[in-house]
Amino acid sequence: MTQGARPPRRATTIAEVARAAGVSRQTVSNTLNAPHRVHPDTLARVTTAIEELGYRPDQSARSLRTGERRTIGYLAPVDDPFDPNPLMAGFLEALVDAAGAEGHRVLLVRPTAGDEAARAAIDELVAARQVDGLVFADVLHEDARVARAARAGVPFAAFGRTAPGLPQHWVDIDNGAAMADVVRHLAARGHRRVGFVASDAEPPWMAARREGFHAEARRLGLEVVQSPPGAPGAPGAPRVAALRELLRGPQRPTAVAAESDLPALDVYEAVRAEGLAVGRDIAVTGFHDTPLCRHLHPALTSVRLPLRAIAATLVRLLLAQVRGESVPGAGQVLAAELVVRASSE
Amino acid sequence: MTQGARPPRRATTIAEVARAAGVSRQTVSNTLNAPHRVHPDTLARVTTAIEELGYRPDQSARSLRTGERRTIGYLAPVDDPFDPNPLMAGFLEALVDAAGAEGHRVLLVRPTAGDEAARAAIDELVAARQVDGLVFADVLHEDARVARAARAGVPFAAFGRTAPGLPQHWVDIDNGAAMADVVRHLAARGHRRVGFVASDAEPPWMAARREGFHAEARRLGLEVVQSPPGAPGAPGAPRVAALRELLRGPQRPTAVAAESDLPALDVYEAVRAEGLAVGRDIAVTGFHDTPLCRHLHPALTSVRLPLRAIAATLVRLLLAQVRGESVPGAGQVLAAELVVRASSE
DNA sequence: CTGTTAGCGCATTCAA
DNA sequence: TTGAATGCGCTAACAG
Repeated sequence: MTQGARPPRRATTIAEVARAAGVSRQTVSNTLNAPHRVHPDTLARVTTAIEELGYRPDQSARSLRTGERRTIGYLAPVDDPFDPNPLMAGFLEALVDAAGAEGHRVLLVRPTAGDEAARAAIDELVAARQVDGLVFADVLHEDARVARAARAGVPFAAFGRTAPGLPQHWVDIDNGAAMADVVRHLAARGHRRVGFVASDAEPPWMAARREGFHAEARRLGLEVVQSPPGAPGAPGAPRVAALRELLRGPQRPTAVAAESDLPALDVYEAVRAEGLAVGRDIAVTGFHDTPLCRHLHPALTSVRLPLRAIAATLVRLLLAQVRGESVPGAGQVLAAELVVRASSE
Repeated sequence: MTQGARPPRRATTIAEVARAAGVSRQTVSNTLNAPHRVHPDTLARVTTAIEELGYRPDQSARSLRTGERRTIGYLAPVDDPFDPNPLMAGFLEALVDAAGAEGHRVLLVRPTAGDEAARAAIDELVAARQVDGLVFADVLHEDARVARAARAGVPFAAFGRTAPGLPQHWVDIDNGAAMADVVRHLAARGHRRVGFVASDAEPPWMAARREGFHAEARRLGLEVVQSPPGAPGAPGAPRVAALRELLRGPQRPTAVAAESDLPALDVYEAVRAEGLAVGRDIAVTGFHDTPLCRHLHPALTSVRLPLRAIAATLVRLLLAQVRGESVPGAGQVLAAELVVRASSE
């Protein structure tokens, strides 16, 4: 059995609506774009015709005429497929919703790995005039995407801090303050000796988390246990081994904060392997509040990022530039929220 | 400090390229769209001019003229934010790549919950002629989105089987065969008594997995342990309790297959709580092969979905309709791949 | 308040 | 092989 494509029926045009309502095309256009300039009676008649015919302006024609695309380009970060950024799915959802609230669609672009591919993708989007502006996520201090967008004069907004010297159109969370919240929470539960688990890689946000952890611990007079050689170290078995050594030693921490949710799994494993119980003997916390947290036993305390607020701010920042409004020159820092669960009660 | 938006410099048009190359606009157009109709020398001259000026055709103008949008609309499934579909992020990445390989972008749309919102979103996209076709994911047997797209005559392709009576433009994995693979793997490891953990909800793919599991177990003469009341049941503590009861009973299975990766966490917990070891005493398997699998201790055996093949097939199916080619009338079933890890070795 | 005119940038006729 | 005209559907400017 074979099915031919059903030819989509030709869409209604503005001329057909105008004829049906007995007005000119311009009046139909005004009805949609400047209703205050149309007589109420006419407005009603045209509106009725629009609804009856199911008319919607052709976005391509409108874009060609006005220059506005009503579309935001999102350059997906090129994740390591073996360790995807755990919050990108949620962030993208929030971005689409925020853009939709402002009447904009989101066009998804995924360059292959490497700065050159990202630059080409940006040039392509800009030259073909497919978007009004760009949103980047996972932006680090020096970022080829940001530099290229700035050079091309395209409006953009970044989730993550840009380098000085570039336009500061970014939003980020306060990683340091979030880790300080974690430390205060642990201190309030009576913990006096605490540990911090991070990867060897040290992006700026990781450094901020580490620093926030140490600073707040110092302020509260907590002892921060130094990781033994090999820990935090590589994830998986090596890290578990290092953590077990730490737990067996004389300086055993009563609480361990992980820089993210997945590494907390290594902590769970080390604690159990030492015959201890997470939550009862050793408190554990994560970061990002992925769905995993609620499914773990015990459920994992974590830091929830305000993804909807981040997305809304990015869209606002971006559209202000698109509209030619002046834009505050400094990045915006948003607070994250600690979600306490059984792993640290 | 305040930064005004830098006005994006006017993009190069076809006329400017024509002037620079000393030819007419049509020749430039031909250079791009029908190079075989242009004299080699002219071609080279025009191509050089295009590169020097960084010219790319304005996509809106081209769309208006040709009717082609070169854009695929993706209606994101409205996930339960507390239990998002674990493979949607990976699927979307694969879809963007597959579309890009065919010269198409992906426009992301996220209707609010409910069939009515989905229908409105589809009508909007179609009426405003923003996309050439639609891709749906998480499609169940009766799906309002598919029905609407079919009625509107928009080309579409679905990840998940559609109801009979509708166009069968879908791709799905063979859930039953995948679970049969799991059973065969367990049998090969010497397991004779096996259990299956699923949610109470019973979407078609869940039923297929259950059925595939039971059928293959029967065929191989394995004993399938009946879940006690309350299990599989609700996730979390209730399910763990039911599983522990099962493990304590006389019919203790030596292997348990979960319908997805996250539920496998409940199995891990139950096994440990009974003083047993996952992998050594009880084999456990998941489904979806999320990043979680590699981070668990022990790493979780799981079923990996061929997301790239699924996405490529969907795009091919969709674009065939867009181009008016005849399309095979039956859905396509793809095989998944078992990834064996320490949890079932 | 409404209608007329013009042109956004491109690809597709047709004519040379 | 190349060039000149036409119009896709829409909205901004102007005229009435």
